[in-house]
Amino acid sequence: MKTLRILAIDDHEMTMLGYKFILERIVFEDYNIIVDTANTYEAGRERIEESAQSFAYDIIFLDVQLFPPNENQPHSGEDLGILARQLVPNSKIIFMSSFSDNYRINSILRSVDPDGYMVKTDIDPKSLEEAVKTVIFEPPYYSSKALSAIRKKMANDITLDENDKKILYHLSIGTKTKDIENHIQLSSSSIENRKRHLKSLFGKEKENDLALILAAKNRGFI
Amino acid sequence: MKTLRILAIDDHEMTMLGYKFILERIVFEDYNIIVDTANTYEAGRERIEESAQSFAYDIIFLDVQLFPPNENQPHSGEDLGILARQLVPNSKIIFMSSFSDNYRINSILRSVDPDGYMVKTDIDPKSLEEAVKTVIFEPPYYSSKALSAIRKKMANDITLDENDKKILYHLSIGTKTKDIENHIQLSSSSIENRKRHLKSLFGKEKENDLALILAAKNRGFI
DNA sequence: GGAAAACCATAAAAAAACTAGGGTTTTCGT
DNA sequence: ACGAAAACCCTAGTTTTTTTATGGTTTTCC
Repeated sequence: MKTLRILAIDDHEMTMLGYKFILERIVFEDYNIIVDTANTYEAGRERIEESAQSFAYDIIFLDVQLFPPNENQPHSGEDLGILARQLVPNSKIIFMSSFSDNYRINSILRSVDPDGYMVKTDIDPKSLEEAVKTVIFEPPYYSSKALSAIRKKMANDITLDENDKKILYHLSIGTKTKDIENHIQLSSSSIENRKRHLKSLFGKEKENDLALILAAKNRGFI
Repeated sequence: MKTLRILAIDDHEMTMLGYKFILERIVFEDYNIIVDTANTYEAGRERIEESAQSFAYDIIFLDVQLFPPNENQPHSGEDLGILARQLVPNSKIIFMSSFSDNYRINSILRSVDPDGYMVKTDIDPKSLEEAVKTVIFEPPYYSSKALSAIRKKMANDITLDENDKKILYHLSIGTKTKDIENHIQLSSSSIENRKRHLKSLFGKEKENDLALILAAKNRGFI
């Protein structure tokens, strides 16, 4: 009987117990599934570092939003994913996130390239089981809502550089245009130009920022 | 008892019969599944045009490679897909292709944005059934090998414009560099520059074209 | 061995992006 | 409804990036 080791990291204790319960009941060939858990960034990091020294987890489930207990600086699950990739490159990584936020999904798919990505509303015992099996045998596994985000992106002929994406992102979270220059290495003039350019790219010439944001959302950029 | 109408277009008569046989046996809620078939571009086009006038097919399965019988000019399944999208926008489209050719997949995902994409070696009764159900309820459905191609693309931080992609494509099919200028609106000098630039992007400075092509293949561009 | 193709380097020309500056319009708080 | 802040628009000069032509060197291949 072989053992399949899973680490689940989520800051909600109860949901994590739910995962543990479901995952350990999966019947999977001659595997015995064991789930370890962690519910803070720090605890998760420790587990991963430990595992790098001894056995490596087969799969790491990782919540996108993780807030460490006694700190202000919020470490994201994304950071932990990047770290895990370095420390334990052989472990499969599956991200879980509450919403199908395209900007975040796109960003994580590029920075971590996880073996799976599940939007939480897609998660149930059946999909969890499928995710585990798929990720082991023929990754990747993307849940339904993650797939529609990915589809939007792939169906796109517009290519934006990093600055364009950042501008869109900041606009979408309500950053004032004049404050964007604090986050991006560009003059205010350039940012205005780029906004105009973006609007024309998305066919929203002479329209307001809201129209631009909606169009960019529809195309899967934010 | 409702009816689910499917049109399958593939130039291999026998494989198409296989699809018909499998698809019509699918047990799917209270649907009765009926499969029409066509095995040339022309026949497929006619079926689609007819259906635009009366009922619309719920799903159209479409082979990527279609050669019409009495013509030299080969129409691709991609063209037919684009046509179908215009004529019967409500029909779900599922592409089937023999190999996981990234350039082709990327191109079709952009031009047609099909509701499904299956690489033929992934196709079996089970996956066909899953494709049908997924496409009806929560598209898209991408088969395993299609997903790994998509994953490569999404994990990429390199963005290429249309000319770069064309250059890579032509190199990959063996077009001589000096002949590429016939296909792209650029001077030979620019093409050389772009090739150099591409090689440096993919970390293959001073290496030959083969190295570039392999790197681009690995990243899912061709 | 020799021609064709690929590669490299340079410099000039063209296109695109950035910036500063100033003005007009819209938005928003009070 | 007012005034200030922000957003928007436009111009012109600068910088950066791309394109192009040209001429030479190396590699490939019959």
